Amino acid sequence: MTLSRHDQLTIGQLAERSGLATSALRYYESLGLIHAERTAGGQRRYARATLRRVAFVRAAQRVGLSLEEAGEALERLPAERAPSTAEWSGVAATWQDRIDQQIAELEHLRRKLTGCIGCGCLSLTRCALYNPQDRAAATGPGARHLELPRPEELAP
Amino acid sequence: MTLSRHDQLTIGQLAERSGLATSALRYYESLGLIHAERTAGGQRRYARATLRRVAFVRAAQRVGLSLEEAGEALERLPAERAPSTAEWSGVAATWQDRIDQQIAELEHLRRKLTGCIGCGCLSLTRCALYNPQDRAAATGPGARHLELPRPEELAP
DNA sequence: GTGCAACTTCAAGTCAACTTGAAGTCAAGC
DNA sequence: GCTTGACTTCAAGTTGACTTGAAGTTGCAC
Repeated sequence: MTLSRHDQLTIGQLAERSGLATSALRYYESLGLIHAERTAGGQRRYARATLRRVAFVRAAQRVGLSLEEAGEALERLPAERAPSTAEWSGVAATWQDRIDQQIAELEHLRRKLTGCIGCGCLSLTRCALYNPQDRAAATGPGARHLELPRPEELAP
Repeated sequence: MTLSRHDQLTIGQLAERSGLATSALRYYESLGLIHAERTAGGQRRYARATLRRVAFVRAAQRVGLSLEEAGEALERLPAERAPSTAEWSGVAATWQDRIDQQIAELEHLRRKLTGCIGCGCLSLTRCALYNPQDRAAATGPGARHLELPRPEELAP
């Protein structure tokens, strides 16, 4: 685990430190989320700040953003230095809203479920879990894992 | 919107009442989640109880279960009648745990984020959003949207 | 200068949960 | 009896976020 000179990271080192696979890092680069210098032989060398960008993307994913949305958010932050408090708090506030909404939806479902245990239900006439018409129609093709609010509802 | 005799539902009627596309219902059938009688001509006719099964699956998805896991849960409930309070409350309790864990994880992230706004951060040395080593390594191939606890950690 | 792990590219595969399309059949109202 | 919309099957496509594999190249330690 020797460091390259000028404290640049190889893709393997970045992978180890970020917890991502090297293939994932190359994929991120193909999406323009991160960027690497190249050695004379063509190997990637990452600036130390790249670790911050990767961490940002992972955090964004945990908030429910897609990689594309994470990239848009990254564009509003400086590429090579740490963001200022003002720059960061705008992004963070948006994320807070998202998290709050996700929590609210889960708590709603939790309340419903509690009621259902009480009523011994799944009877079509009374159970609150039925007729979730609020989010009935699908939002498009492809996998859709948790029915969380779509990001565009929260655009800043 | 006339009902077939014997109050059976066509796939179109079930789709309308459940909020799912007919293609999704056929897909569910291919997975063994629901079952249909057939007319002489080969068309599907669903028993009324199928609406309950579909609603159950949708609720399971909202709790974060995959269709396969929803199917396993369905196997522990009676196929053609409403479940008893005891039968249902076991399943519901498991779901409550899942929801609670999801909420807890989101609140954890929320707290971190609040701290980060205060510290004006994303500085590698201090930011709590960094080094989420707790869940660093990937859990497998394929899409992985929110890093929530895997269901097997909650098996009853 | 040699050995070998770590790197390179590129195309193709994976996964879940569906959707879409083609080409044909059924059921029910007039 | 005819029309028309709803149904049938089956194969293939879609989405996002990656992984896998093949075939070749680099970089560093000895």
